This record gives sequence, C-alpha cells and structure tokens, in this order.
Amino acid sequence: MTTERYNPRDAEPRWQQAWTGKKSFEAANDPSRPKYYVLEMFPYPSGRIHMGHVRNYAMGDVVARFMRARGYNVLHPMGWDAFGMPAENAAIERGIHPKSWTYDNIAAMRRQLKSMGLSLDWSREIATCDPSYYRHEQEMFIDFMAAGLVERKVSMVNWDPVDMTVLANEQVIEGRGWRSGALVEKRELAQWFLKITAYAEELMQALDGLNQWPEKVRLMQRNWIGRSEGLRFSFALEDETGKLLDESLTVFTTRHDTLFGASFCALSPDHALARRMAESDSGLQEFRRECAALGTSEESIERAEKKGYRLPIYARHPFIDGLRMPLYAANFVLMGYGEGAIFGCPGHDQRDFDFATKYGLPVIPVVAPNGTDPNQIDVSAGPYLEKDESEAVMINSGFLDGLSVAAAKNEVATRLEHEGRAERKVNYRLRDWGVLRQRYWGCPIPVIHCGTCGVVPVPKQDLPVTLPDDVTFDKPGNPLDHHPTWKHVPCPVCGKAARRETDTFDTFIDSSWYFARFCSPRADVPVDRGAAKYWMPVDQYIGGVEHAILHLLYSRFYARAMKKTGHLDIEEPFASLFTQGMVTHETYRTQGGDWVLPAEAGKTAAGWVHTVTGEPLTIGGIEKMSKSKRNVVDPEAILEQYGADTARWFMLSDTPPERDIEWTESGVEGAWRFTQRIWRLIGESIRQHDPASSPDAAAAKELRQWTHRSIAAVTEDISALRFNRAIARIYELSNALSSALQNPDRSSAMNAAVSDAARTMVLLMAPMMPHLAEECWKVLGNDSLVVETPWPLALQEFVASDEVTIAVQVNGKRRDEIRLAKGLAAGDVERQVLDLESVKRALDGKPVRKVIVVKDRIANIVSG
RNA sequence: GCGGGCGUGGCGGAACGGUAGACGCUACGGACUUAAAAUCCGUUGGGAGCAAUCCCGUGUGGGUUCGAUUCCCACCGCCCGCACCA
Repeated sequence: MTTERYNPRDAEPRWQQAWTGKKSFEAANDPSRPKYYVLEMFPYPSGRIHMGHVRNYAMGDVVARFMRARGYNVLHPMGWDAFGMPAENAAIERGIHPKSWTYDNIAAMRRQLKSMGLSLDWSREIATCDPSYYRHEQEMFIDFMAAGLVERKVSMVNWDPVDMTVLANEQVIEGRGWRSGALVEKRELAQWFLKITAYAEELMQALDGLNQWPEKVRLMQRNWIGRSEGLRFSFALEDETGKLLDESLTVFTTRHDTLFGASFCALSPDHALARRMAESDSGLQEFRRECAALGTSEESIERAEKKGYRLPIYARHPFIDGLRMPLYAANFVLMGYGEGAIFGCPGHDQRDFDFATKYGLPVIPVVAPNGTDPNQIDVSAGPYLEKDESEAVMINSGFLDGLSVAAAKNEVATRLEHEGRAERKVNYRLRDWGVLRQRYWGCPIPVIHCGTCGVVPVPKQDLPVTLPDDVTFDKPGNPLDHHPTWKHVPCPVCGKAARRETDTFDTFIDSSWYFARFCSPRADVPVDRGAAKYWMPVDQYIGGVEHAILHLLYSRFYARAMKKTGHLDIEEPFASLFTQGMVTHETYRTQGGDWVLPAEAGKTAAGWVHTVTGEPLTIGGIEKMSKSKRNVVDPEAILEQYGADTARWFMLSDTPPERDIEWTESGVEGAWRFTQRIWRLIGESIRQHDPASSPDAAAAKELRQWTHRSIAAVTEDISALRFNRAIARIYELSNALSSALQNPDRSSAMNAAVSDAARTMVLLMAPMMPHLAEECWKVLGNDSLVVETPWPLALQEFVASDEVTIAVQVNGKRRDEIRLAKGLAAGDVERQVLDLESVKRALDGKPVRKVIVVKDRIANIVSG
C-alpha cells in the first residue's frame, strides 16, 4: 500500500519526459485515420503565461487527450503571435531589441506551457515574427494583389496618437485604440486595404452554416457586417435663383416610403461637394474644421449637438412639383456609410427631428398607426417610430396614401427606377480592412514605390523582405522609415532608384492564417494543400470572446481570400467554436482608493484590514485579473506549489467553461486535496483477496454500476465541453470507490469491481490530470502509458438497471417514492401506487379522478 | 436607443416539462492525535414538530399543463455587444 503523499514536483517532469521520449503528441499526416484538429488561440509572447492561458489551454488539452484516447489522429499545435507593439515599447523604454525581447519571452513561456503538461505537438511550433513564416504572408499578399483583393486608396482612417499608427474599424473600441486606450483621431491617408467588403454578403450568409458556433458570436458578426436593404437615388439640385445645376445629389435610404415627409437634405462635411464648396466659402471651411476636431469618442458623440451649415443650394423633391428643400452640410452625416448624404425626414427619425427643430424646418408626419386621423397628429412631441411596420399606413403622401410601409417603399423605388435615377441597393456597415501599420515590429509589406512604374510588388524570388536588425527607437514614428539604407532599392521593373514600403502589416494578418500553416509548418509554400485538405477545418477552436469580431471575422475572410488564390480549399476555418469565460479574482482597496493585493487583506472583527499597514480596506468586486487592480495570481507560483494537475483540475471544476471563473484559494486547496485523495484510493484499491471475508454482492454490483455509468456520463460531458459536470461525475465515482473500500468484503468479485472502478477512474480523469493518471496507472501495475490507452467503454449491463425509483405525486406534489421493476406497465404502477399509505393519507378520502404514469419516472394521482 | 444573455442555498453551480439543490467549497459537530496538520464520519435552503411527518421555497406577477427552475406574456434587476449606419 502506498502511504506517501503524491508529489507532483517529482512526478510531473518525469511523465512529461516520458511523453516527449515517445513522441506521444506528434501528429503525422495520415489520411487513413480519422483526424481531429483542436486548437486554442495562440498567445502573444508577453513574457509570462497568465491564468487565462491556463484555463484556455487546459480546456483544449482535455479535448485533445480525450479525442486521442478515442482513436482520433489528433493535431494539437502551439505557436506565437509574435509581432506587435509591446516589443517595440520594450525597445523604447528599456533599450532591448524587439527581436531578442520576443524570443526570450517565447522561451520563457514555452517552458511554462511545457510545465503544464499539455499534449502539444511542439515539432510544429511556429512564430509569426520568423521570416520562414512571414515570407509566406508576403507571397500571399502579392497573390491577393494579383487577384484584385488589395486596394490602395486615400481615405479617412483611425489614427492612434499613442501607438502612432493606423487602426482598422474593428480595432477601435468606444472611440479608443483597442490596445493603447487613446482617443482615436481621424486622418486622411493613403492606405492599403484588403477588400473584405467584397465578401460581406457571403460572410454574413455563411454564418447560418456555422451551427457549432455560439449564437452570440454569430449575432455579433451579423451586426458588425450590418446589412441593410434600401434605395440609392439622386435629387436634382438648383441654385438660389432656381437654376438647375449640372450636378445631382445621390443619397442612400432605407426609408424611401417617407419621401413625402422630406424637409431637407444633408451632406457629410467630408462629402466631395462640401469640400469643393469650402474652397470658396470660409464659413464652410470653419464648419468643416469644427467637425473634424470633434472626437469620435462615445462622450463627444453623445454630447454633440446636431449642427448644420446651410449651403446655397436646394434639392428638388422628385414627386412634389415646385418643392425645393434646403441643403446642409451636417455633422451627424457620416462619409463612410452609404453615399455620405441623406434626405431628412423629421417626422420619423430622431436625428432628423432634432436637426429640424433646431433650424426651424417643417415636420411632416407621413406614417401613422392604422385608423389615426391625419389631422390629429401632434408633431411637436417627436418623431413617430413605428414598432410594428405592418400596423402603419401612409398619410400626407400623395399617391402613397393608404399604402402599407412596404408597399410604399416598393412604389417609390419602382417610380424612381423608371425615371432612371434610382437603384435598389444593399448597404453594409462593414468597411474594408486597412492593413498598414507605421511600425517596425511587423511583417514588411512586399511592395516598392517607383517614381516611374508606380506600386510594384517585390518579385517572389526576392522574398522574404526581412526586417533589418539595426534600427533605432530614439525618434518617434516608424523606425523602418528612419533606417538609413533599408528603404532604398532599385525598382524591380525599370531598375531606377525606388523606395520600399516602410509600413508593416497589421498583426491581425499574422493570426488570420496560422491555423492553416500548422498543417504543414515547414512547407516551402504557405500551406501544403494535401496536408490542409486532411487537417482543415479546425474541428474545435477555443479562445476568448473578445475576438468574436476581430480575429474570427478576419480569419473567415482570409480563408476565402486564400481559396481564391489557390492556397486553401475551404471557406470556413473553424467548424466548431468555443468561447471561454475570463478568470476573475477578488479585489481590495484602501480608503484612499489604492488597490491592495488580495493576499495582504485580512479579516478582523472590525472588518477587512491591510495585514502589513493595518489600514482599513473595502472589498471591491470580483474582477477580471489585471495588473492595475493588483488581483493577478501568477500561474507559475501555483504550478510550483500544487503542480499542473491541481491547477488544471481547479480551472475545469465547478464553473461552466463559458462563464467567468473566480479564482479562490479554498478552491485550489480543494483540488489539491482531491489529487491526494485519488492517490490514496488508488493505493488502497490494489489490496489482497481474502477468502474468509463474506461477499456483499449488492455492494459489488453497485460499484460496477457507478463505474460504468460514470464512463457514459463523463464521455458525454467531455464531448459537450461540460468539463465541470464531467468532474462532478468523477467525484461521484471516487466517493463510490471510497465507500466500497470501506466495505469489509474482500471477495474476488468485490476486488474485481474495485479494480475496475480504480482503473476507470484513472482513465476518466486523465484528460484533466494527466500526470497523476500516469502515476496511478503505474501503481495499478501497468507497463503502458495512459496516453497510449484507449478510452474505456461503458458496459450496458451495468449502465442499465432492472429497478427504478418512481416518484409518487398527488395533485402534482411529491408524496412518496417507490422502487419498482423497470418498464412496469402503467396499470401495474397505478395499482401499486394507489395502495401506498402516504397516498391514501394525502388523498384524505377524496376520489381519484385520474392517474398519470410516466414510464419509469413518475406517477401523478389527480383527485377531485 | 437597438440587439442578445442571465436571475436557483452562505458561495461556485446540478436538474430530456416529471423527486429542485447532484458535485464541490465554506461552516458546524464528532472520531483519531499529547497537540496541530492531514484523514475519516455526520449535519448544512427556510420554518413547525420529540418524532413519523407537514408547510414554504428557483427575481416579481400572471398564463399554459395532471405537473413549470424549464414553455408563453408583462415587469424588476444585473451583464455583454453595437451605437449619429440614414
């Protein structure tokens, strides 16, 4: 019998070595076997893993080990999202070169991940900052250019003044840079764009097919793409004297039914017409400046008043002869959506109403609930925004009067189409993906600007365009641009002096195809299509919900772009997606508001105090672990103290994986106690047969039933990623085994049941606690490894039972329960149940009206 | 404002429309120990009762049903996403 405590510090490295020695997790491209590709979002090499990583990778590892045990050829790789700003900041702040900073961090984090005992195929490791990775990114970009997927255009972009770089729309959160938190400014720049909008419709339609994605994520993407059906049409324009102008004004609307309610038209201050007119109108110039100065932050938008600048131009109403509407440049009209111009209908739009009220423009109601008297409508209260379109009808609208909203839209569209001045159009909120970043530590963009030939792609045989190592960070701006020689190259076409593009790619490009690269990480093409055909798509992708739009939408687009250019054969890279919750921890602060380490907070009779200074403390909320709130728990210390198995077990216990989990000391202690309990139970389970002991056949059978029902339940729970439930089942099995071990029965039948339970328990817990499982497996007398052992099979004879407990209700209230043979006919159940004392008492002499019997579950007696 | 989700013991959480609270944590009581740790046994939704047992309980109010934590409607509260998108 084993009496020593289980020591993870000794056992864990030993088993990690055993797995590495046997190459247990190296995946071969073997199309004869069924594959399973499980992937967790790869980490940014910040230097240390955090608890979020532990949770994420523990989950993925359970799936990987489970599927491997079930006979699948499992691909479970790891890599590094290694380009990005923090490396440059380290260079600026501490004089460390981004490259050495990054690779040092990778080495440190690789060691930490290895100490977690993850079943990763390290032979496929990749880092996006390695030229052997990013050269393929450059090659594909050139292919994308040839395929028309790349566009260079001047446009208003989001400028992050702290990171000094451009940001894509998806990377602006509430008006601030997603990483720097700085208020984003608008700037006009020449930019490279990937034409994701060309796939807007497809990206949206295909969401319907992603039925193994969380509904929430699909919805977020659908909203982000923002499809809306409407009409694009143009107004004839005239000057103040009534003279028709050559130019017309094109607008986009989804509410062309309200055209008779139009009372003004408005342009974005950045609209071409407004810009042109500003050249000779200093007032307009001033107005445009004012609008540009207005930030894009939530607060500024909320506070911003609707403001307009009256232009000396009118728009002619298409249906009302002689009606001309004033034209404004207005601060609430966005250049980036539709045509950058609108017609205003104050009766049915809040913004238009605010604007009209301010400038004294007419408010004409044109839609009203069916049956409303058109003369009784109060237009001073605000616009009528019908909730249910089908209940509304058109009024004050000439030939549209009495029509439904839908019919009116159709009528207006048809008439304007006939006149050749309109087309029905679908608009998207989605913008093209600006991919330039004015930074050093990123993938160089493989193009050369030539004064004669224009933009010339770098010839493929000259790839990769590698980053120069000798850069300085002493000046603000892009170090590549400051480099003395790097950007000066001859034009590949004409040979004249030319200039390299010094911007680098958005790092989201790096992460948009890494999952495909893992299929053939050393191939000399971006993706070996044979390998990708076998492995792709990723069967189970796991990561944080914060990537619901950014990374997950870009990757879906990238797969399509790669397919178009012959690099991949699928459109959807992730068949099944799981978004795990965050890791949270309690917080404490002083009266002064400073955050205090939870470890330094102590409870006294007088309340919480700082254990060092004695200062009184207030309890903050349970918050996401963050440095600023000082509530971070370092995984390394936990792994050192308790071992990987305990940490993994805790991360998977209790809380459903999609919810936020709270880190608690007592919770880890509980997980630690359980690892020791398993160790003891396994030690006790290898006991001797004693012919003198009296057999307890019922107890042995019960243990067998627990064992095989646990197999069935854990298999189902892990398949559905319900790790917390799987763990509860394993606790139940350990409790059943513990009870059996206390039974004096030492017969061979009981010992066989005990040994079956012990063996099963080890195999069931192995995906979560792989090291302890191996150690126990050895104690149980096995020479093989658990990682080579197939998943146990539940024996039906023990899963099924011949007796069931039936709940007995009277008028829906539970009054008793009764053990009956399984599958007993309703009539027999009814007879037995009506005979029960408890039932007679509850009926209290009232007649039985009917008896409802649900087979093997419940009997409900309804009385009068 | 628009869209989505969630409300169950002291806590994390279980529960094909069918015995609400599995499993874990905490707390309390007991055993072992000189003592502590560890371990083991027991109790742990609220209330009444010596007890058998009974009553009340899944945010609030209604509804459907023999039966509702689960389905429907309204309300309250919390969380998340988008947000001047025409």
